[in-house]
Amino acid sequence: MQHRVDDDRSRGSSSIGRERPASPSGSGAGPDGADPFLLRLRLLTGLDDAEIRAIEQLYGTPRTVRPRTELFADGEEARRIHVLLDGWACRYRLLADGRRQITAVMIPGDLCDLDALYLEADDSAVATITACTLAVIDVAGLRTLVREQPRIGEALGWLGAVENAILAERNACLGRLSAREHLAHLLCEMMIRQTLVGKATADRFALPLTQEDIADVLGLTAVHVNRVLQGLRSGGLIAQRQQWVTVSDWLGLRDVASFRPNYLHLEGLDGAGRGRAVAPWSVATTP
Amino acid sequence: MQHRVDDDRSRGSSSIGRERPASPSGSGAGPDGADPFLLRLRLLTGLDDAEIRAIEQLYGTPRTVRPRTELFADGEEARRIHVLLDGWACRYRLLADGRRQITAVMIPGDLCDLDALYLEADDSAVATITACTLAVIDVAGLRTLVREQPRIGEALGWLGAVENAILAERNACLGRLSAREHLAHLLCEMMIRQTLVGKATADRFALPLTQEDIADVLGLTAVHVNRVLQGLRSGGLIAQRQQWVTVSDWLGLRDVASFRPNYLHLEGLDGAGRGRAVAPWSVATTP
DNA sequence: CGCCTGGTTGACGCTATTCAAAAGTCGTGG
DNA sequence: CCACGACTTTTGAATAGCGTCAACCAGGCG
Repeated sequence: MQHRVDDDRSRGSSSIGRERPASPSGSGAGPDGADPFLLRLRLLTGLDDAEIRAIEQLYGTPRTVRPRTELFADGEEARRIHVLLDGWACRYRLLADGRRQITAVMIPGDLCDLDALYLEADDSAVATITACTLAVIDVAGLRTLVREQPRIGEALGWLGAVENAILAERNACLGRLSAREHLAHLLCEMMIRQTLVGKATADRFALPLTQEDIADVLGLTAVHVNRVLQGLRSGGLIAQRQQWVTVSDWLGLRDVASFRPNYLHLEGLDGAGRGRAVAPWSVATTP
Repeated sequence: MQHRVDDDRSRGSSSIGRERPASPSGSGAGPDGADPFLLRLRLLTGLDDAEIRAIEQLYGTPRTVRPRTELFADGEEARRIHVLLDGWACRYRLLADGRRQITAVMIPGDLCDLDALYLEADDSAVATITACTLAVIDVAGLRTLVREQPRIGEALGWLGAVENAILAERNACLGRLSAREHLAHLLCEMMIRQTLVGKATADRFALPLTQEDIADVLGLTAVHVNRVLQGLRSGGLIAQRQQWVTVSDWLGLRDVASFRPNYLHLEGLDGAGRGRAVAPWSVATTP
């Protein structure tokens, strides 16, 4: 029961998995050389540099994890919080009979398990999709920091509230959208989120999810995801090559999903952001 | 554009709606005479009496709202947080074409809009189902309280994390359960939550949701909910009379849903609770 | 007494699932 | 370099679950 660093139990030992090349327009960890989580905190919450640094000082030695590996499978590691610095991961629930529902897709800058700050028992699992590098924060340390600096607690509360809004949105999608609508919605969301961390160009982003992963996000089967993807492709809305998705018709895709990015709560950005171009989703609505 | 106190815009003005009698085993606001929200905080978070009282002192004059009424339809009232003291309400998202997804069913002791503490924009609406009485808390006041007493902030973070877990669970249900499984799951959850606030007997609780409401929780149509309900009834799992649901076969219902109450995060209770009998869901698992 | 909301029923159609198998893709080992 | 093995994607046909439409019933309230 030692702590392990890098093993791979979810697939055969030969599944190193295909990696995709580094980000299209970034050089690794994120813009400005800062890590994407702290950058996001600074852009979207009111935290100042000193507060950001205080959080950074809680970082333990980063951990790199192979693709398709479950994080903290042994419940004991719940005493840590993981910041996803690079790669893709997902949070999911597994039913007794093997059915899986992915409840969150995580990309650089996301917290994997904020709930560990407040809850004892962990009711969902987290696994990597690609190779990932994670910063590890000790829960006890973060708790005392929050106690000393309530503004940091507020920022974490904000993060939690946004996670909440995203979950509620996906709830609505799962319950009320058709497969086509829902898939388009997912693609819109990933396009925006990838852009925000500097990992997308104006119309392309990497999507390392398999069709089975997508199915587990959308509550469908992989077979049906395949067919619906073909529908979007043949409609000229997207194109795919390997793991890259090209959004050929953003407005069309957005309309299929009736996508509105409110629930992502990006209202700290307003086109200013960093030096990047104004996001495509901020263009005027269709007539 | 004055603030109104009690109007009813979502239905015709003649829809006072049928009220159900007071709680089966309680005398109104909740046990101990305390309100169910503060009681829940005391039982499940580590807050002491002084901290609970500090929260209570933020309560403004309570508001009573008629059934089927939208709360704070005008976005400006987001500067307040609402504690549901009595009655049923729900949080939902409305799509452009009228489709509705209920993302949370709220009963006494629940917060209607914790997210208002952290977020500016509100992306979901809240409406009453029955007549409700709400305590109103000013956001600014709560923010300063949280800043002065970080333990209160932590308790609110805990509440948010539990909401999160509940949303994730419903995500999994929406995505991966059949209609029958999901409906059984909902009934299990409501049975437990009603019991916790002293509004259920050993095997019965009031369910003022219409079949259309249930459909909007489960992501189904009212017609199909009707048929699935009949399936549960004819299988001897439940019985219904008016708004009362009798769970005739708890273990059976639990097994249909594969229900496990982890996600409700009741791990502060352990049968001790108040003077109430040990909950039925804590009995041994089936062989 | 008649209306209105909510519950019930039936026939039919569509969406997504299931099962099965073929056709890439990529990494690995000979 | 080529061939093998494990995934992943793609395709087809048959099926099941749930939605749609429409009508009818039941109870509470004015």
